[in-house]
Amino acid sequence: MNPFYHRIYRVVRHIPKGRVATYGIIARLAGRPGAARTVGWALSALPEDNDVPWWRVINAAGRISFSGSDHSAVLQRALLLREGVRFAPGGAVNLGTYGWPAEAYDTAVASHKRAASTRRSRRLKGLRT
DNA sequence: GCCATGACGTTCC
DNA sequence: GGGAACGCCATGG
Repeated sequence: MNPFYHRIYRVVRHIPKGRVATYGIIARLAGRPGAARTVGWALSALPEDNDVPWWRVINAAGRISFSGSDHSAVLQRALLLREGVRFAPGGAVNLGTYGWPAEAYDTAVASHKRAASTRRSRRLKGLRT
């Protein structure tokens, strides 16, 4: 397995219980700023018997990106709720409160960033349709 | 080796 | 606040 993946997993393991981190932050801490997509790849490649708290990794909008109807997304929400992470009415996590490391997040820009992920979902939706 | 794709992000309009 | 374009890195065809 590539060392990048190992670094990513190592960083994810450092996320404390009850906290969440974004793909971008993970990529940055793993030494590859901008490689947020690769983080998603690494997590999707996780074996079943892993000790990586993948559910603590979410996107910059504070939401669970992949297929909201997918069972994995439901599981993720359940695991986070079990750890005390609350979801806002819109279904997003307040990164200013639960983000890790906390100083890396700015609630002001978070609301602006959430719009970014809408394009991909729309594009994917269009291609798959 | 080029092209398309994806659990994403930042910037510009 | 919402939408579109571009960038990023690794993988699979």
